Amino acid sequence: MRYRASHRWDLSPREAVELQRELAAQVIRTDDFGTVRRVAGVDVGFEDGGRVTRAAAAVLSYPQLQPLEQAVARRPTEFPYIPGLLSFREIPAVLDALNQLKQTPDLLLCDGQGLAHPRRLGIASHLGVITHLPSIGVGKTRLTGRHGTVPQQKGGWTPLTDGDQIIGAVLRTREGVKPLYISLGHRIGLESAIDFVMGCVTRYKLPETTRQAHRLASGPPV
DNA sequence: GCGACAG
DNA sequence: ATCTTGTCGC
Repeated sequence: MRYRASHRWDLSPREAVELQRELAAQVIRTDDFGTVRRVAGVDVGFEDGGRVTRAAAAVLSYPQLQPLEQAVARRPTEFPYIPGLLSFREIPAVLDALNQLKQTPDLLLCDGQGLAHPRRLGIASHLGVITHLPSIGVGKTRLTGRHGTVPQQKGGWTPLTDGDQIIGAVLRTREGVKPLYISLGHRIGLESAIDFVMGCVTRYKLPETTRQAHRLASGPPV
């Protein structure tokens, strides 16, 4: 797939925050997509003590979840990890991986938050706006927001809020394990985001898309 | 000033 | 994320 190129990544943390405020205004928070036949999981891992960033994209058919295509990309790590600015550290490599795909995914599932971010532009939203693709944020832990107890049964969830705003959902993807933090990334509503995540879950806590991407990004050298 | 803090 | 050993439970 090919995305709208030309983006500056050599930004200072301050400039990055400024850019987030601009891009956050471009996020579409409602369903805006056709039939989803291909879902892609995106994840990032590090090598050489963090000096190299390895990004992976795994495309699966939907709803069958059969592997269709995958890509891995490496590039020097240039931006430090700063809570709230994760996308500036990981997206450059992710775009390299996505550009290697022959087929464009209909939906992206990213590790981390989407709307559930201090400035409403977590990595899932940032990546969605840049690629123009519908996206969902799937986080294993919380960045911001509050929530009550999460139902124990698989599929149960409780809203993640920030003041009077609902910024995401804390979803039980599997019984007996810690829930996932789901939030809309771009061109999709929260309800649909939750449905697609559950649609990608089989017998594990993490959706298949994420599991495949994680295996490629952090597994033995590819 | 004191905590919180995706991956 | 990554560095790391054993250990609890299905």
